[in-house]
Amino acid sequence: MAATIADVARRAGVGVGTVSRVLNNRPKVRPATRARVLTAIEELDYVPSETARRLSLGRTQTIAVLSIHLVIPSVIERIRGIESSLTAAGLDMIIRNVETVDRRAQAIRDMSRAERVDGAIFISIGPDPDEYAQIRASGVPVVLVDAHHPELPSVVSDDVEGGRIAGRHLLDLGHTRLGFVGDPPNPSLGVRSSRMRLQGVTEALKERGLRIDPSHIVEGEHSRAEARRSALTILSAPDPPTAVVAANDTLAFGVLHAARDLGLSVPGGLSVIGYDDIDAADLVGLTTVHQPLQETGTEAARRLLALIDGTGTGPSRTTLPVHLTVRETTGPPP
Amino acid sequence: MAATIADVARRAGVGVGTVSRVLNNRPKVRPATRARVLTAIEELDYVPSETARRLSLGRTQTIAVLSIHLVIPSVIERIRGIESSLTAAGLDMIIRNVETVDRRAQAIRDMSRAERVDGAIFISIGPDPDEYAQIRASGVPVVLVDAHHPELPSVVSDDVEGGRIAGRHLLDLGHTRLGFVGDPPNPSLGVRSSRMRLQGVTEALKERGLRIDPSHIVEGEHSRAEARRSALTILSAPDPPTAVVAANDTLAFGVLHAARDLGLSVPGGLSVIGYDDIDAADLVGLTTVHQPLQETGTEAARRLLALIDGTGTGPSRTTLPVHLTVRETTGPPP
DNA sequence: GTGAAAGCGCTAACAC
DNA sequence: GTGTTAGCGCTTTCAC
Repeated sequence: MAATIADVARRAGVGVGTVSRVLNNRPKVRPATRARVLTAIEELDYVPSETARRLSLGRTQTIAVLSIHLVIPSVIERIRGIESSLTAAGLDMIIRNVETVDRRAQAIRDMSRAERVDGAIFISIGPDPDEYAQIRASGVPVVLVDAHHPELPSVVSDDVEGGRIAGRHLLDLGHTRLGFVGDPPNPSLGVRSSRMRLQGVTEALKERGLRIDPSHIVEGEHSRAEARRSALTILSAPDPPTAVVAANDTLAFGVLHAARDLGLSVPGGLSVIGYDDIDAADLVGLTTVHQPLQETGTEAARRLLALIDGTGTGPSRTTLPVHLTVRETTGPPP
Repeated sequence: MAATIADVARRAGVGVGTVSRVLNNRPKVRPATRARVLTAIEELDYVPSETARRLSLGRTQTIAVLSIHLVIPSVIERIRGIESSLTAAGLDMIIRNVETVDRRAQAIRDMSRAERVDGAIFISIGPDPDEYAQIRASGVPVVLVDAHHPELPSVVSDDVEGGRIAGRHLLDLGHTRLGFVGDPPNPSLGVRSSRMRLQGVTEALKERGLRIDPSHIVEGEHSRAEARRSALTILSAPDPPTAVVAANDTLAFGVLHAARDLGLSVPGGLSVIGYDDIDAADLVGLTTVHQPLQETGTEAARRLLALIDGTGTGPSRTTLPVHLTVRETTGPPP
């Protein structure tokens, strides 16, 4: 059906080796010959088979992206960044949506053996020791995004600093009793950014000689509904916080919902600050800590490509800066 | 490095043909032999190379998803549906983010030639005659989602009915002057759902002997900012509508923004209804027409797989039902 | 039932 | 410079 390299060679009256050289822009081809080959390619509307190329090269030209729930807006933003870099570099990307620990183990196994991808990017997934051993044994380069591992390169944003920024902003407004709604402390999937953001908040308080009441900290599932319940708990307690820091915007929306349930005006009766600055944050006027989500994706792809072609540096962490985006959900305490 | 089929054959003391038969669960292998092969596979931790398999089979086991802007929430929901079906079927998916007509032509060309995918799903992209010719010539099966073509199978939801539902809801509340904010009438990328939804609204009005004032219809770019501007125009005019139907939730958010700009309370001063029921709609309490976004993806994947393995039916349209989700942005007219 | 061998379409090493 | 050829790791006849 489709033309092959042999067809082109025949038509141009050359060997397949020469066609291959032309195809790959290699030197040692006389201009006239090159031109003949190019013409033949044109005439036959020839396009090389990626599959054959891959088999011959022993490389798949494909990288795997392992990510937690494909619904999470921040994950999607990161993937967009990865996609653009990879497409520009001519690589394909396959996405594995990993919702459970089981699926994660499976995906890692597939990746390093069956699919034989040239590299992988993990989004918000920190491999456990077993998994790391498997990755290491397979030799597949891996870059982590929004996750940490001592032996693996990672691209993160400064979560502690982000927490600090959020905390300081509220303190500057006059708040002294802060609450925190975060992701699970020991998430099965091994992400720790929520805890690091909390740490930043704690540090900001400590700078002013304050501390966060442990009963004002709730860590639950990563969902708006769950965050709403969590927030209701701490806001209904005696002596509730006057401001709540959420570990991400999705949770912040849950907190806003809880405030509405309780008839608390925002920011009049309660200040709420999120984290990520996803699209919807702007929509509802949420004050939040902005992190460069897409950039973490492009940066991870850049590092992975370098690792694949051998020019990459070893394991090291790239930390991207964050900043505060003030909108309409924070103000002075009541 | 990794074990090959030859290694397995050697270890099991059989020929590669037999190993291949075992791998593919083909009959004509004595149970004892099969067991020996299975053991060898186990011992060598062997996994077949997908690439070699593809080259030999002449199939890529990959399908392409061509989609407009990967930012649009509804597009992402659809992709999630596709991803789950495809992964379950053991196929890979590559995503091509098509933002301009040029890129679209290029992507279609690549798809049918260079990448040699086994099939493709187009999201909100209707191929023009040239493109259709190319698709047809390539023989690559294609299924459309949220788009129409006389010769191509498609999965859509009932846009006209959805518009009708939105219109009736507002009429039932007592509104008589409706506005409409939609996507461009002649979108470069060929999607017509916005127009069909408008048609539904018009029909609902006609049922009650009413019509929509043409000056209350604005069609602009698919963005919140643009929708806000559009809405400001029609709401600032003399005798403005008391309710606005938006062709999708993103636009509805822009309309809500405009209402805030004008100091119009919602739904007290203005009713707003969206379309799609994306995640954020629930968030802000937007009344909207719910369409089964993920299901359109899974259904499209299902049909494509059937087409690929030859059991599929010819071009036909699958229409999925829609329904109204009433939240807090619609109410009686002022 | 099972083994041997011929592709699938490319790249790269090796002659000339 | 350029042609020839041996893989890459599978699947699939085709004998036996």
